[in-house]
Formats: sequence, structure tokens, C-alpha cells
Amino acid sequence: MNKNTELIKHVPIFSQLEQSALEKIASITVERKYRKGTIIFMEGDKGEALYFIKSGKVKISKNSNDGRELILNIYGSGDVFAEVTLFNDVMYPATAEVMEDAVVGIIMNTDLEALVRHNADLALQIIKILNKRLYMSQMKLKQMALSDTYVRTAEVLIKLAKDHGVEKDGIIELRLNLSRQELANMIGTARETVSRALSQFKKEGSIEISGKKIIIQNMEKLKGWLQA
Amino acid sequence: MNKNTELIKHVPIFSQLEQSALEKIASITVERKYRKGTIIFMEGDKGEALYFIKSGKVKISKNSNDGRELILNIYGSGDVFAEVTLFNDVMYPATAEVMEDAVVGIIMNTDLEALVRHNADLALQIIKILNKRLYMSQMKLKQMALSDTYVRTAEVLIKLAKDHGVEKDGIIELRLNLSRQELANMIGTARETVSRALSQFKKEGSIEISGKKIIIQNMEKLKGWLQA
DNA sequence: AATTTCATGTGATTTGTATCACTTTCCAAT
DNA sequence: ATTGGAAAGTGATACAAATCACATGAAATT
Repeated sequence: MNKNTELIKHVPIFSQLEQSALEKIASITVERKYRKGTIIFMEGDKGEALYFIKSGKVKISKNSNDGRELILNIYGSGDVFAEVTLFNDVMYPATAEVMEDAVVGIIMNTDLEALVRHNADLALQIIKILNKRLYMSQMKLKQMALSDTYVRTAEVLIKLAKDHGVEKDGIIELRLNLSRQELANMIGTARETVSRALSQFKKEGSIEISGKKIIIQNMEKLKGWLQA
Repeated sequence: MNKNTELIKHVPIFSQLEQSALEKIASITVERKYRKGTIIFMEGDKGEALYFIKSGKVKISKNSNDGRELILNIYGSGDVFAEVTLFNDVMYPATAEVMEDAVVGIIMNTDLEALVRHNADLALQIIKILNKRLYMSQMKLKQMALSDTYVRTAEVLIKLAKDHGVEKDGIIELRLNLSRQELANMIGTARETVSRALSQFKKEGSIEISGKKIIIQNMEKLKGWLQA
């Protein structure tokens, strides 16, 4: 129980809450381990829980019926996901797949909803996170509508570096195990186009590539691609 | 005061609240009229209020610095907008412009925040609306990434018909005063492409066009374009 | 009503990017 | 280490959609 409280304290949306609320949340949280490749839930499944990540990475994506994929986000430690099904009794609007072995906290919607109804602080935290998500989503829409593929590629790299990169004296290492195809599915473009963009960024000295690892050598140069 | 309460009752996010809350909201709401073309706020302005529409239409858009525009949404009577700046102390992430003379209710963030902190019901309503917005935004992202321009055009027409159309024995009339350029800016395409798509839809008998007015003659046929 | 100005439709052309085709590289299994 | 199979890089081609160009139509201004 105490261990759970510690865990929950490190999740941003909960961290501001007072001790008693933390303990309540801890008491309704179930911890679970998932192996890489596991589907936590699929788009269309009944939405019944909120998840937060203790460790590992989770990919959130939508698929079209002709098999194409759009990756909406990649979440890591401390992030919450599936928050959209709270209070809504809707299906999950996207699929969650484990990219790196993960330990995840799970809170059933019914339990959390009961709590939120009496804890405005918690509601506020949820509002904040939804605000942020909405903001990001609209930014992406703008990029998708108004930027070309190389710019979008740079944008995604920069975002990934910020969220998941590890800085080592000036350079940032990105060790997500993303295939080019998956990167393309985040950017909304073709595998080959990503290859070409990365080659370009490499040639100009912005990044360095060794297999799946991408090193951002010169963030400023990469940011030079941004526009809009 | 009583008049305001009536007004507020018809706004979905408030309508579920109990009388005392309604009255409080009414007491902190300012009503204001705007003429067509007025900019209510601009992207980057300090976010300080939440708005809801009593009558008229408001266009929410983002602009790139090379002058191109992406229209995120068009809101009408009963809709809330600028909800993203609640509890966040951020700038408006988009611009709000009046498309049709509008009467708008304005609630200062500070006032509403104080209220929400002690009214979990209200917080829930806000969460619900954010959920819906996020869902819509992600749907759009998927469309933008995975559908071609004609499909997106059909999708936007269908959405506009649902939100703003007037049904008259089977056919739906769309009388938004949107230029082709603006339609294109909703779809994320070029003016000319929209013209061609509309011509196509007209030729196949899905719609009828007379100036800015678009009549959806055969919704089923138009929906035939949808995919994914 | 006449004239100017702006919005729209539509063909022609260009451009960006998806797709195809193939080679090379990487990784896993033996 | 060797081999087989998938993922990645890259040139060639095809295609959708942007852009250009212009004619037509509608709306605003005088």
C-alpha cells in the first residue's frame, strides 16, 4: 500500500494531491506488468480504466480498415493514458501497445469517477492534462495540414527528443525502438520518405544514425527546419 | 439575472447543474454582442475567459506565419469555446473570429475557476467537453493523415451539415457563409481542389450548390465517400 | 445601371510525395 | 561464423494535389 502511494506521487496528475487523496488512489490502483508487444486495449474496446506508466513505453495509435496506422503518441514513465474514457462511457478511441516492457498502474473508471466527484483538485488535474493533450493534438493538426514531410519529420524528432531523449553533454540520444515504418506512421508519411529525410538531416550534420538509435548532434540546426 | 439563468440553462455544459450553481454562473457571466468579422481573441493573446454562444457563429483557427490558415472548428449556438485556457494560465492557442453576428456569454477564468474548485459537477462537465474535443481532434488527425482530399471534403461537409445544417424534408441546407477558401482551410487543401470536389459531388447528385449555400440532396451517397 | 473588385470554376502544368523496384544492411536463428 | 529473412536506403516512376493561368460569375462601389 505504501509502496503504491510512492508510485502515485510521481505521476504528475496526482502529485499535487494531498496525502489522503493519494492513499485513496493507491488503494484503488492495480499494478500490472506487460511485455513488449502486448496490446493493452484496442480501439473499439469498452473503455473501463485509466492507466499510468511507472516504467516502459506505450504506443497509442489509430488504424484505418485498410491496415494503415497513425501513431498519436508514445508515452513513457509518469504519463497517463486512456483518460478520454473517464465520465464518458465510450470505447477507447485508439489502441495501446507496449513498446518496451512496462509496469503500469490501472484505475478502474468507476472507482476513479467516484473519487473525482468528491475531489475537485483531482478533477482540475484531469482538466489540465486534457487541456495539454488537446493543445498538442491541435498543434499536430496544424503541422499535418500546413507543413511538408521533412518539416514534420524534424518536428517529430524534436518532440521525441524532448519526451524520451537522454542528454549527454550537449547531444541527445533517442533510443526508442521505433522502426522507420513506425516513425512514418507518427509523421503521416511513407517509410521511404522518412529514410530520405533522415539521410538529409544526417548529411547536414543535424543528427547521427546508428540503427534504431538516433543522436541529435545539432538541435539548433534541426530546429532550423521548423516553420509555421 | 433571471434572464441570464435562462440563457445558461441552454448551454449543454451547464444545463445539468443545479439551480444554485446556475445562478452563480449567471452572476459571473457577461453578455456581449459581436459583429461579423470581429476578432474576439487572437492566438497568442493572454487567455482570460471562457465563452459560450447564445446566437451566431464563431470560427476558431490557427495561422501559420506565411499567412496560411487552418480552421479547427466552427461553433454555433450552445457551444463553448476557449475552454483550454481554464486552469492553465496559457495563451489562446487559436484565433476566434465572428462569422455571423453573435451574442456571446463571457466568464472570466478566475471567476469560473473559483466556482469549479468547489463544484465537482461543473468540473465533470468540463472534463466531458474536453474529452469530446480531444476525440474530434484525433479523428481529424487520422483523416488528415490517411484520407485523400475528396474524402476529407465529404467528411467536412457531413460534419458541417450535422452541426449547422437545417433539415427540410429529407434534404439538408447549409447556409454558413463560408468561402471556398475557408472550406479549403478547414479541409487542409487548396481552394481549387475544393471546387473540383464539390463539382464532383454535384455531378453525382449528392449535393446541390447555389452560391455559398450548399444543399445535401443525398446524404447516403455523400457518406459513400467515407472510409477508414 | 455601370464599373470595378473579388470569388469561383476549370484546364494546363508543376511539384511533392507515394509507390515500385532493387540493393544493401542489419539482426536472428542455426 | 553462416545463412536466411526482415528492415532500411535509394533511384526511377506514377500519381495526387498544389500551383498557375485565365475565363466566368457574383458582389460591392460609384
